[in-house]
Amino acid sequence: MTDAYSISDLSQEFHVTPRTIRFYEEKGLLFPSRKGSTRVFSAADRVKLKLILRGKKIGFSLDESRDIIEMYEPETANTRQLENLLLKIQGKQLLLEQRKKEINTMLKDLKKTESICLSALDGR
Amino acid sequence: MTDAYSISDLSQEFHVTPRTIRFYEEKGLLFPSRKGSTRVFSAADRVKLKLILRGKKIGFSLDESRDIIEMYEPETANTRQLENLLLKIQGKQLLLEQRKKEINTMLKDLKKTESICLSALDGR
DNA sequence: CTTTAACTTTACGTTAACGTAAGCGTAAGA
DNA sequence: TCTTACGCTTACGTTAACGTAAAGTTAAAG
Repeated sequence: MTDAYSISDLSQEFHVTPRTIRFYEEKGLLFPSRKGSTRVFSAADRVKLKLILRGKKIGFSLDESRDIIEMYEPETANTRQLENLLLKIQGKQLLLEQRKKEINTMLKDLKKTESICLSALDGR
Repeated sequence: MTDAYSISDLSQEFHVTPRTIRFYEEKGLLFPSRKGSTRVFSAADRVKLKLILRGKKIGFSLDESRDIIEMYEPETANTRQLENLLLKIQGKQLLLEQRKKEINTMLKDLKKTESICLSALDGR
């Protein structure tokens, strides 16, 4: 009750268009409640949106982000489901570590080229 | 001369279709020479392809990957161009560091959820 | 000599992730 | 009361990154 956001609130805070937010709802990533026909977003929705946008920055598709989001809702604490979730979480962790490695490799390469540039410039 | 690859050589090595490789050429990312009408790829082409695919994994568009690739060819060592290149390289480095941070944040969150899961499972 | 395999070009199809425009409702301020 | 702002739905458009199919060439193998 205390945390309610309009679509333009979120749109402005995260620098995305309302259309984008509606699209995420359409795709089952956000579930705002309604006041009449107007969407009302909760704090949880806000967090989810943040997760989605963070995911985008590191190359996740919306489907992948949906997976991530679902990992934050251990809702029905069924044992089998929990174990399943755990496996998915660990899988994502591996994937993320892998991407970090790719980034590091790329950074290393760039630094090499950078120093070559610097040497070349050093000799005027 | 010593390093020549056919389109299927590269396609098999990197697990992409020939179409993908032709597409990258079409988009100005690869420049194979020709023997008749058949594409002949050099070691440099192979490296570029590797860079492109690495870029994809961390969420780069082909345009961004093209930028990266061009950073590895300090060709015309004009001073102004070198300084320009240097700036671009440093810009990309910042971007990559940024993405690493996003990944770390996401990893942290996942580990938190993981431990919650583990505690929940611990109590059977 | 013909079939098979790998290569080519041309061109239309597809999916994801939105953009954009039309047309309508509602509420608040001049 | 009018218009300005914000919201809604419906629906077609767009870009990136290929997929896929058609139709033809060329070299090796049976």
